[in-house]
Amino acid sequence: MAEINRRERKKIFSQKAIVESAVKLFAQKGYQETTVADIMSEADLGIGTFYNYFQSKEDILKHLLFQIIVETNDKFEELQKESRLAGETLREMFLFTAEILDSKRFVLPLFLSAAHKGGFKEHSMEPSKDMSETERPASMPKKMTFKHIFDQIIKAGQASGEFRQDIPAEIITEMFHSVFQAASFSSIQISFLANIRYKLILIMDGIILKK
Amino acid sequence: MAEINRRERKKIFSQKAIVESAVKLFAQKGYQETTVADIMSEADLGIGTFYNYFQSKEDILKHLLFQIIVETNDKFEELQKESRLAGETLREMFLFTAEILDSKRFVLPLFLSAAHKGGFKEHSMEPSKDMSETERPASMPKKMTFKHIFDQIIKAGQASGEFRQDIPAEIITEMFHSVFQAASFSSIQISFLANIRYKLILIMDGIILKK
Amino acid sequence: MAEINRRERKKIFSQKAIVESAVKLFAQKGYQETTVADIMSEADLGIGTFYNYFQSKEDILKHLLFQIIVETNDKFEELQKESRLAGETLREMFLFTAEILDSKRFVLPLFLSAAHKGGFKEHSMEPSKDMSETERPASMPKKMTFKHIFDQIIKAGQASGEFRQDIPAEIITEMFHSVFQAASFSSIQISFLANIRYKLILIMDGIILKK
Amino acid sequence: MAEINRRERKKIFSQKAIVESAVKLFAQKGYQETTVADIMSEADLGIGTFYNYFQSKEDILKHLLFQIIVETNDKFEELQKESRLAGETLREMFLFTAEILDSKRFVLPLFLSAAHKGGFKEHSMEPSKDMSETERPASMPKKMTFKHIFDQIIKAGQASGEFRQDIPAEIITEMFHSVFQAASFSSIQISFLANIRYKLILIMDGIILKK
DNA sequence: TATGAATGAGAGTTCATTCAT
DNA sequence: TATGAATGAACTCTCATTCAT
Repeated sequence: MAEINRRERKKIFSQKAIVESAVKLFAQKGYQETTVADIMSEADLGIGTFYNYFQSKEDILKHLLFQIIVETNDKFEELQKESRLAGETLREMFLFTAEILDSKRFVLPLFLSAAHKGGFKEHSMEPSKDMSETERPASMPKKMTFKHIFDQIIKAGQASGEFRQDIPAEIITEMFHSVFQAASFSSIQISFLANIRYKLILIMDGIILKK
Repeated sequence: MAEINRRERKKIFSQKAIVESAVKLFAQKGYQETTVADIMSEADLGIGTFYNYFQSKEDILKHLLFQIIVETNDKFEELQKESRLAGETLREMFLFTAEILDSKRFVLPLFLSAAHKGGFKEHSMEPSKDMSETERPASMPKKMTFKHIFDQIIKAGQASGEFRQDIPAEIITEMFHSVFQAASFSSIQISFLANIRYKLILIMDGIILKK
Repeated sequence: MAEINRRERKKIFSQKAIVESAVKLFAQKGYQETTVADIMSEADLGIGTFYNYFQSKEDILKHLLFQIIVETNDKFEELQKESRLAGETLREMFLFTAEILDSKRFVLPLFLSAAHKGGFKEHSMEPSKDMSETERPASMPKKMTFKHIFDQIIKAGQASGEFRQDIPAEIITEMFHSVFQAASFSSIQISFLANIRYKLILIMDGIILKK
Repeated sequence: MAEINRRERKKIFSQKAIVESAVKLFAQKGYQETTVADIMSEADLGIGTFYNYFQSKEDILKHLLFQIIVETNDKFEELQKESRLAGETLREMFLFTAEILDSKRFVLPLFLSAAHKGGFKEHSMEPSKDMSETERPASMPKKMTFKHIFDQIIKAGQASGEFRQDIPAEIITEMFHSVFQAASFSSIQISFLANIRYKLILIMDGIILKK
């Protein structure tokens, strides 16, 4: 019925409002410093409503991180289908990831502090309840983390002789990773993407073997 | 008097115990998760005693960060006196900093989250009350932050033609900075310093101009 | 009309489903620990529907207690019609009550805590709205509580010389009452009814005058 | 020092104030209905202070129950030393227990509801932190619960031929137990102890074998 | 009549900070 | 200088109840 649809639409609207408020406030003040009350006040909804959509404050965080992982995996799958040089794939993937993180900069300190206190691990990420619209088809066996994706590309490049082999792929992956982090909190007066691009050049120059 | 000296020694002893406990616990559990009660219990002192030495929980953090800055500045001054190639200075400074951070890894997420929420800025750092023993002589004009130090070395290298000039010095500085961050939270099974050294090679290869 | 009948039947069906779910869950988890949402989920109905049948969560409890009182009164009336010795009536009534409570054990702690905090009193019990099908005919002057019923039987026994008279009837009534309570929470490995029967023997031996 | 003593005395005073307020309010309104804020307001102390003395709201309950068990065990030990008939011991123990419960009537519904939802068991009771003044010497091997104590007395009476043997000791124990419960919530206009005494007569008459 | 998303008062608990000793 | 009991604002989370559909 239209009535059911309307209700459903309203529900999705509320969920979206909550997520957007959370993203905004996490970005502005950080996760720890943002209270559930803050989020719901920003979303113009009652506090209790939060718990109709997410099980806990940590749950919405997981939701957000999971979303990012999903988007990244989609892009990676897409890039895999076209066959290119590892360098190109790496470049594309890097810039795509940069864009996502640019819009959700708050996640990085969370990844960091989570890693630090051994809290939720990047790979134990589960979708929160009621994520049907972003849920993966069962066909996709497992979500890959940033690390897995970049590792894979770099190893392919090393195997094909495109990239230097005297530095472990994991180390290079970590460098890309850290570039995102640094750029997220950069105080240099250039844009996030310009920042990222410079560093991309630097690392690429450091790893591509010229014949 | 001996009496006064004893008191003085005891005072310094307590302060040291507090700082060491704080460092230990911040490293173990993170800043947010460590309570003042935790610190003082570890230091085997009463809770109230904390506030004889630091104005607030945040204050001891500033103190720790300030200490790091002081040590770094000392090293930089020392390196300045010997005249070397920028590349060598950079390398030395980088490895020295790595060592300090290796022993105080907890500071990095704090720098990040602090930078993020616009809390205490790296350059607004003030010594906490009663720091006589670590305080700089008035002769030293200003403490330089990591950023300032690396910027200066890199700019010198660019000016002398040792380093490439098509990438802003600030960007390169940030890369070094981010290497520390990433290595602090690395899950790769190699030591912090080995990790750092690989990345140092990578960046150096990316910036040094070969003739 | 058939239409009205259907609606009527559906209405009764929903009410029954709610009551049964409530009984089941109250018995399983206790009253406090059972939420309205739990009940309606068990009944496979929407939360809001609950409030079409009961005014509040407490209301359904009153309803359940009222039902028990009604059943007990019916039995008592029936026993009154046959004329027997007080001892036999007491025995019958006791075992009948035991059976009811056996199936609704959760009510006893409620009686207790209700009595305790002076909440709804056993005798202020009112039928909840819309109880037409269980409602008593106006002809029945008043519902009698457990206490009234047992009191009456025991006083009759004392008057006829069957039971000892040196102990107030109310006290004996209370003993029967407490036997139910204790048996409800017994951790002894025998059945509720076996437990009850042993105690019946004990009390009967204590009150029946042998000539 | 006197100063330490004063502090210590004040601390004990606060603990006592909290415990007394809790007892009063639990008795008045029940455990569930009493909030920590209520208790501390009654005790004229800040809310946070509660958590300097007890780990949680449930903790103070355990503390109170533990106290009762300790007192009961002491009495039992004492009675054991004097050698009497089981009937006398039972009578003494019963009346002593009645007195304790008379002053802390609120505990019974708690025992009940705890038993019901399988929460803390009577025998898993642990002293709460900082109970030095009521703590048992290590010499006392184990606290016995009400049930254990009464069971032991009744079995002794059955073994010596004082009590009837056709009814399991556990059942008789439970009857005593239930008498406390019922008397705690009695609405009969006689005192708790008078109530108890009548029932004691009834049960004794039911179990003592007359030759 | 049936629904379930929205609500917000109120619960238990934490912890940086104060202050009388 | 050292102490630690006292504090209460602020937090996360629960749930009976409402109301627009």
